[in-house]
Amino acid sequence: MNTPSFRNWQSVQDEVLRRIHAREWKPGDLIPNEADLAVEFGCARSTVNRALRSLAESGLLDRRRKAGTRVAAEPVAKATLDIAVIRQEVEARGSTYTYQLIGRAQVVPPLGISGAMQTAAAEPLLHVRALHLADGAPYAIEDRWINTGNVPAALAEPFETVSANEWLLRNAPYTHGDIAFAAVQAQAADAAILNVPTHSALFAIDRVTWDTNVSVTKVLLLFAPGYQLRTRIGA
Amino acid sequence: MNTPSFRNWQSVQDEVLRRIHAREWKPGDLIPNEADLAVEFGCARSTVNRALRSLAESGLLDRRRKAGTRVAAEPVAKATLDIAVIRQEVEARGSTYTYQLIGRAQVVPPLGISGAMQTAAAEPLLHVRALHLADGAPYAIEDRWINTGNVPAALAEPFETVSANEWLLRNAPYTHGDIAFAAVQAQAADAAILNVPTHSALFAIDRVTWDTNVSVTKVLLLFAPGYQLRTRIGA
DNA sequence: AATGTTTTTATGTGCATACATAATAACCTG
DNA sequence: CAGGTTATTATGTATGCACATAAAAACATT
Repeated sequence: MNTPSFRNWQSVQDEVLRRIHAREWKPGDLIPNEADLAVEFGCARSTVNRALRSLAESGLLDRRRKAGTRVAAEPVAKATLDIAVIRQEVEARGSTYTYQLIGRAQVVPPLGISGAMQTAAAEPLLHVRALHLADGAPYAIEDRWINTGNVPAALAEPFETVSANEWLLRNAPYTHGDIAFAAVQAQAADAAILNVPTHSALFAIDRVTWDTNVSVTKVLLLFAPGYQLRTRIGA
Repeated sequence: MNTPSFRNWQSVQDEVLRRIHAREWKPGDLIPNEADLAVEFGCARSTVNRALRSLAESGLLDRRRKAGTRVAAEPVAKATLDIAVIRQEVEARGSTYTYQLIGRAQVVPPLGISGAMQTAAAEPLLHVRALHLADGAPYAIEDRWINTGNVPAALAEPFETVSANEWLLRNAPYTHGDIAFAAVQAQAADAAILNVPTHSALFAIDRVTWDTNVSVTKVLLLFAPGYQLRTRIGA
């Protein structure tokens, strides 16, 4: 039996996937170590390492030093969502994007906001509300709070033609963010803006971004009914 | 000016992040090539490659052969969602997980289902409906279609104690899947099962999984109001 | 000037080797 | 035998080198 040789890491990965898939290596099983696989596949250990590392990143393998590599018992599918600027998202659908500012004011936020952004309760923040439209139809409401203590330049920006969504991306870098996706019922005010019945089911994205350890902005995006966030899973 | 040396790829990555963040390299800018950076950082090119490749994967850099590496003009934040088995998700919250089968039948599916699963319109599929509970309270409805042409073993499984969610994971491998997240209004039947008012806003996950090019299963998960899917973004 | 061909260049990858690190297993020692 | 120490081992990563590949730029040809 001649062992075919796997010259590149992708073909090694494909072979490993095939074995997992064919149940030659079952969930929970310990698989041979890198050195042995390298010999078997006729390639360098680093090539095997690249293939296995990549599979571990996608959740299909569990790897631990000394303990070895095993097939994940309960593979956690990892779905990667691309969170783009709304304009980009609309244009990617082939629709024409427009934007309307609803309101802009510097005010002391509700406790829920200052709490989530870890700002002092009495500190005023810049509150911006806007509507994003696709082909003239309401697409999403943006309800945003900006930490002007951290991004003072925002005070000079009217957000009348450029959305806060885009302006911040260009002018306020962040290191990380927390995102939550949920379904909420449309309240009267938002329903009126989106031109849908009250209590319609809206897809909501709530996001807080941080610069190291201080908050940059918190935004609640409410999408018009019918909105879907799509992606693909699989190694 | 002594150049500090960056010995490992993570510190190289940190330094690159710092420069992007400090606007030394602005969005859209072309950054020095790997060889030059390697000299500057006092490490091997492969170390720089590892750092930059990883940043490119997370969407912060755009790399093209010959054209070089540039800072993404409109960084697309990539959020990675872990899609686990519902039991695991419930237990991770510290709640007790239980499961109830609602119905199980082999029937010819609506056209929307056979269309999405690319099965013949007249081919009967296994339809399984079930309820997942957390601490005795309805957590999510699972409405699933299984392609028995591809997974005949499912016909012998009653799904009375083991959910299709888990059984399939163990017995029906897949290569990839399509997922969509949306907000939907609860219809009367589902509202009754979840014990919530009709037209409540429900978080919905619609997923079709495939084994190479034939469908394995299609599932619609409807989560009780209040459900949030959370994750974190950032390089 | 439009079109096709060749050169150049930056990234992409493979390999052999070496050492680092984490975690288990084996070995003490009281 | 409990508890702590040491050895072992599989993964993790750095390095220098080589060659592959994609794509832009330069060049040549009509």
